[in-house]
Amino acid sequence: MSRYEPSQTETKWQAAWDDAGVFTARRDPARPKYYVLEMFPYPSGRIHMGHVRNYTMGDVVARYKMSCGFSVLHPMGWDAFGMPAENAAMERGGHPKDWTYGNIADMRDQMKPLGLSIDWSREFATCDPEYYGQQQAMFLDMLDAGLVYRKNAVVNWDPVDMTVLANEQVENGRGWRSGALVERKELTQWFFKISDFAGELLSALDGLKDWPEKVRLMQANWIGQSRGLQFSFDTVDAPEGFEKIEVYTTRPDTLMGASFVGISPDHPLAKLLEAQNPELAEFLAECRKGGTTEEAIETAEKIGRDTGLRVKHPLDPNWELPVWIANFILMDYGTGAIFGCPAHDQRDFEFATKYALPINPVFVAEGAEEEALTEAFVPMKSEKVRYVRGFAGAEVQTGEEGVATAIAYAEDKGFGEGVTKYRLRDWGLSRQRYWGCPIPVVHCPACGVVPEKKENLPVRLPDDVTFDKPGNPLDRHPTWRDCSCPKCGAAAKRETDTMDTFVDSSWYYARFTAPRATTPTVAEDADYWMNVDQYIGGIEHAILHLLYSRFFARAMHKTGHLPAKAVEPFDALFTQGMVTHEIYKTTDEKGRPVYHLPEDVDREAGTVKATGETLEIIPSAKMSKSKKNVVDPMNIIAAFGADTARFFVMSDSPPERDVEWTASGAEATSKFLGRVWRIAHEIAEGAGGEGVAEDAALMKATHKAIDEVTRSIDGFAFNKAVAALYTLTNTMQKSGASNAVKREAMKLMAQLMGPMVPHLAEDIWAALGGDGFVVQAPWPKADPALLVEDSVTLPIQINGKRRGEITVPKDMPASEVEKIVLADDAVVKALAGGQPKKLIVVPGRIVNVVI
RNA sequence: GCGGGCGUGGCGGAAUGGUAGACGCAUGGGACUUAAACUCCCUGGGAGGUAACUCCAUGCCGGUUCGAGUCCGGCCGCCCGCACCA
Repeated sequence: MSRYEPSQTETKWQAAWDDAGVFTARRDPARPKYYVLEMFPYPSGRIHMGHVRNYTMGDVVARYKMSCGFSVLHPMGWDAFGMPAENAAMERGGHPKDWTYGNIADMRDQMKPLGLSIDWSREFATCDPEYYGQQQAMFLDMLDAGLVYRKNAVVNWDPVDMTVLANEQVENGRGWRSGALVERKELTQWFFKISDFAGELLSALDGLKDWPEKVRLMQANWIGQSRGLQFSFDTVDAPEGFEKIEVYTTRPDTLMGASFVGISPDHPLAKLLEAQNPELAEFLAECRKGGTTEEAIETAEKIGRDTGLRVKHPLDPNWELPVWIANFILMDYGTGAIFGCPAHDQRDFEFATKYALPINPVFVAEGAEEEALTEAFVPMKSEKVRYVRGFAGAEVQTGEEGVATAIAYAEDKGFGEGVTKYRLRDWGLSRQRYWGCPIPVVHCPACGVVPEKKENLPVRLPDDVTFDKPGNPLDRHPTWRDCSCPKCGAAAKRETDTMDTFVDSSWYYARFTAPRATTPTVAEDADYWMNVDQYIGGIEHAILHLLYSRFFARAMHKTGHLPAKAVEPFDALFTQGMVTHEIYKTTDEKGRPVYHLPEDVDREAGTVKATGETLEIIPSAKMSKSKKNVVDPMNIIAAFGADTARFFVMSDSPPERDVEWTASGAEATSKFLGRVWRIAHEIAEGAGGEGVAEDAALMKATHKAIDEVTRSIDGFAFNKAVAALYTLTNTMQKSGASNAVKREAMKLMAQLMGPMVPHLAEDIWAALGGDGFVVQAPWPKADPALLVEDSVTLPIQINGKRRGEITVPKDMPASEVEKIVLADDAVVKALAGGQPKKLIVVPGRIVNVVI
């Protein structure tokens, strides 16, 4: 008998599916629809194992749902704008467009051999003018609806290259190319008003029942709702316009522990003082060093300066507090000003200690006495404490009660107001870069900022640009900027900022429902296909991409581009883990690390093949090119076929966890698939025994597998589905069942394997005389009668330790079980004539005798 | 620094609060073969014991429970995110 030949079989079935148009999505009102979407890839040029895993998971779901009778939409596209294309143009010359479309062609060629059930007729790239032009149209609608505005915001500024840097281009506070110390600089930029939706984006999380709890938690914390007090300190002899400093606090109950007022380096008052005071100006310049990330700001050394200004305490006009500028206070959060209570905030405590500011406890633990603190006392808000410097409410109350009574007190006395605030900031979408969607507005000397006319869309990126110097090529293009004002017709200048690529990925799921339409969406298509029933992607997108998409769907609904039901675009979310691999490292003579590709090392000997150097083997880490711990899926497909690659990434690791790629694992998978093929062909050639009991046993095992595989796919536990298929294969191989029953069992198994190894499954299905494509055959149903077991084995525990077992009829009453247990040798021996203290019988599960 | 998650044999992992280690890999032994490859069978956490069996074991420490890998508290380590990487 011949062997299984994936290279021939796989191309054969892919061509057959194509010819039959099996994966073309059709709006079919007669059938329920199912929209499965994996996060679309960035066209880096090569697919990696993470892609294979991501798209195989989606494919398993898509094919399974197809078999279950759904009209399935399973599209693919490219998140094609972004920095790497510009970097490539800078490093190697060429145009970002050519680089990007070339990469897309390469990656498509690599993905097609995987045999994914994708409707390629819907493919698009976000850098297609047909796509970004529709995005510009929606931007104008959103501008019109008041969802977009301009304000100042800080960027990473490289003072040598005179250019804006992305956060990832800042390394240890320095620009990656120039090495210059990065500064924070303000620019006028475009923003989406996502903060208007903060409350709704938060409360709607409760409705996302099929999202991972951890993602909902992360988003909730990111939105960061807080209840607090907003009030003003009256200043003493302050500059005009700063008679008051407005602060926001979530702990108004600690007001009597205030020892200073802190303002952000970006606070208007700080800017005013900067102009008058060279010493403060120097300090503020110091504060502005470093990148803009919250991480950089939070981990930087906490520094401050006394402005010399004083404010009056709202509860005691004779009590004056100093006003400090502190680098850890964010202008974007609250009012950009706080009062510091060192006794009950660790950061304030460290600040106060450093600058010798007073530390006065407001409350102490219930039953404790006031004493000098060596660190901030920060009990849970739900814990009861005794207020020694309280001003509202009972002496002993919880922090929560303290906050509530303090707000009520402030409102009653009229010096403050209880407010709800969010940590979520508006979404800055301006990028000072070329390779993105142009923001379709015009700056007119007479009319100001004017939206481009819709009939002039798309505002296309010019092709004649160079990347020989840093900065935005649109900015220095000789003619592209020049235009006439859409309103008055006078000479005007185009906006040269482009959009954040998160905008592109915030609505692509909607575009897939009508990818060629001349409007952003088409009502009937959006209505039929939305929402995405199952969205699959990496956990690294838990916050930004998913939150922006949730906002954008709402904004699209407000501007008439999506139905109301689609404001939460993703019904179910699954976040998959990474594909990892060991890292092979040696060190060069200068002590620098040198990494080696898996194929260049002898894993057994622990050496580099070429040189014989001893390797340091670093356990599983995310595959990355720089660490060279990458396995190219194309090599695996060439060696073993796509089914092996697909089955391997579904095996072993639960999908939400990282999976370790091992060469031996891939080989074992390939052997297994070969074994299944062989068994199938033996059956096709008439193999089989004639035992009646074996027939029944095999059908029972097969239906158990149907049940397990079905439940596993439904529950995204593909590794368990794989395990069930291994078990069934072992049973089938050993079974002495008749050929007819074996044939039936193997056909059912081909159906169960189909979503994971579609080519092999089609081949087996055809060999055993199945009708049509296995992918279109109705999904088998487990016969409940074949799933029940008549008897059950119960372990007997004595004091929680397993000491024996009994086998009893499944539905034996507990009282009967007790009798058998008490007569059991191990139990009799342990009791030594005495009585058990307690006898626990968990029906069908376990028995525990407590002595 | 802040937010979230994870941690089980040599390895990947399984286990509605109920027999820890399903299924697989690697290892060791055997069959087939002139030999090898392929394939098939057996073995398979650690320690002790001829054996029946006993003890230890789910990152560490403590708690709840008849019973904890699972729940709670505290630590340690790793991973993801932190708003201009995508």
